[in-house]
Amino acid sequence: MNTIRDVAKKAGVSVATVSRVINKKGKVSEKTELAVLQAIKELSYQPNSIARSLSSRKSNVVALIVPSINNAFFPELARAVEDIAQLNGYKLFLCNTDDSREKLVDYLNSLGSQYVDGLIIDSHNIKEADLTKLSRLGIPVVMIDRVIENSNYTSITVNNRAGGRLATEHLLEVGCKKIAHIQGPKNEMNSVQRMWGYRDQVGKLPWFDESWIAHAEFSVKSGYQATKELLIRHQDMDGIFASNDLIAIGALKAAYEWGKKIPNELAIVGFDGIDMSELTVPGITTIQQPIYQIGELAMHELLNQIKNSHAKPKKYILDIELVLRESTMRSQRYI
Amino acid sequence: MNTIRDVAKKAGVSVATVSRVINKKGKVSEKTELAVLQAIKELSYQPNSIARSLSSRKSNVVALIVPSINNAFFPELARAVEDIAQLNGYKLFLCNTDDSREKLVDYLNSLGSQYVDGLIIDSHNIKEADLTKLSRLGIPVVMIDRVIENSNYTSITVNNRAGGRLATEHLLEVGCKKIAHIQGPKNEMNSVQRMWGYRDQVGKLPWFDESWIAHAEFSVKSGYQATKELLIRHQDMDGIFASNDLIAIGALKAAYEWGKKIPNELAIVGFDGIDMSELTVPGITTIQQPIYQIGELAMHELLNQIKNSHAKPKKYILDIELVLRESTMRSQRYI
DNA sequence: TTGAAAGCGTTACCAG
DNA sequence: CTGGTAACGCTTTCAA
Repeated sequence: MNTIRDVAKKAGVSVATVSRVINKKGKVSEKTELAVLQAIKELSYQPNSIARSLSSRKSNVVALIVPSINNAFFPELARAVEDIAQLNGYKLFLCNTDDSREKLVDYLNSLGSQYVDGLIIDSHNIKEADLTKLSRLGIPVVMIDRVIENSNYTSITVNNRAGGRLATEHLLEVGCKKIAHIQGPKNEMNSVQRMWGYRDQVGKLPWFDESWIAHAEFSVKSGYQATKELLIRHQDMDGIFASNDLIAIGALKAAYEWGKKIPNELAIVGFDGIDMSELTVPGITTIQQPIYQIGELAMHELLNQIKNSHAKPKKYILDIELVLRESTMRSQRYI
Repeated sequence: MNTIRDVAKKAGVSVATVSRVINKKGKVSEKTELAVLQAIKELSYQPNSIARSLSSRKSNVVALIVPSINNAFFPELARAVEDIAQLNGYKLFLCNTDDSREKLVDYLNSLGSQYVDGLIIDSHNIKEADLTKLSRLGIPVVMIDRVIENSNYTSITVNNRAGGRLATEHLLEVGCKKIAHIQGPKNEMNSVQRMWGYRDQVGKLPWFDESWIAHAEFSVKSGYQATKELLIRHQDMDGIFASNDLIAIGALKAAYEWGKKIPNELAIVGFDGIDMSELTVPGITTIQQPIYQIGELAMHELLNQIKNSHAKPKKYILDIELVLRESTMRSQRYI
């Protein structure tokens, strides 16, 4: 591999000049610039990014930390972040923590010792102290989706509780009388908020008690199991608000096996609006998050902080909306 | 941030000694080792990986290049690679090329200038010349899933043609008379091979002609559209072999909207065996690839090459198998 | 406009 | 066993 020295020699200039040409910094006469460019081409020289990082303390790499890569929500998000990163000349380091605090810390440490230029973090395992540490290292951070409340960092999320209310309200409107909820992980703010949204709507109704709330992971399989439990427990259940779309997909399957007709005997609403929610049979009514927009905004905010280290932290709470599909489209008489 | 020098000073030794302790290389007396360890702890010192890479020309990072992150096959694969990487003290750099040659080249270049210790590549855009270049840089490579034939590098794949045959044969066995195929991208070896497997079974039958082969991307939406076309074109179609599971999921939706009963009026077989194939309604019969095993093996082979640069390249062709689910489980009288 | 040289934080060789 | 020091390949002052 050729180094900057080889280029300098070939072009008959100093390494400093070559560096200037490469980085378009400082004054270089047109003539020498051409000579350098020529030498670079002839040697098919590629600057060594490691050396560059070491000396400049920046890497043009940002990292996105997600809790899972098997949940379609995150790939869709990653896509957005990657698009914007690439447009701005940044590479993306995609880190999958598997919802484990240990893996998260591992990544944080190793990213901290690598001059990543910024971090977008989606994890409920993150702690204030982690952020402080990153901040001391001078690494800007944007938190998305699962954010620490009241912390002084830029964050982007949606109003999960309002979403939960909206979902449940919709089920009531299409005529459901007994609505269950399948809650996501209990230790995650998002699913807790969605659950509260559900409670806001049905918590006071005479039939409601805790047995109408089942628990699941954010996965199809887990949603399937939780639905089976609910079906056994409540023969008269005619609506389910699932904490996310994956759970809703599992609910679809369980209901089908049980012989419940959707939506007339059982209506289902999901949350997130991943691509798949539109493509199941039947399509799933869901609370749509602006997934792409979240990723886009996150990356823009991060770039902003990278360029201007004194940028003020901002809190974004983006709007969600109900997307109507077959899983709740009951025939006229029900409405 | 503290450096190795700070540690050396605090422990009252030279940086060389600290380095020895950190890397467990060379002889260090127990006493000094303890002192160094102590200093490291007190300063909560973290070696700078960039500096380390620059000086040692290795990074303990391997990269996995995938064509897409929205197709569940790849996250499932990535999971396996990551597991093994982590067990061996390697970090994983996940690169998404979006099936674009340009992005691939981009990644290859930037990885080439970063001392990644190895590469697992899943891309039909890769060329022999790219591999030669990497090899000159001393970066070991393992190709998976979409491999260059006759090239002298380690590769792992499955027998796609045999899979195509198996799928189609199964449809014939459950009584299908007119079987269509939805082929994946024409420029990809995998989908072409699967298509040939289909042809091996039905190519000679009297009813067959090219109109029984539709074309699609490897996505649910695209599979949905292709199925709609087929339904219009062939009223008497009673079986579909889809080039992958995503396409099959789309076919399910299209058939449902069209009013075709699955499996009795239309039986469907997919390919890959992603988790989702089990969880749709109905479950999808599919040709199961050993996804986890592919990723596991790829990472092991890579580690092998990293450790022993003269390891001989190996060609693996792993077995696939038919997994029977509801989408082809016709009632007895049909069989 | 250009070049020399001092870092950046490690590793690893060579002496002692 | 331990320390001094020259790399690793680049960026960035400081002088000229």
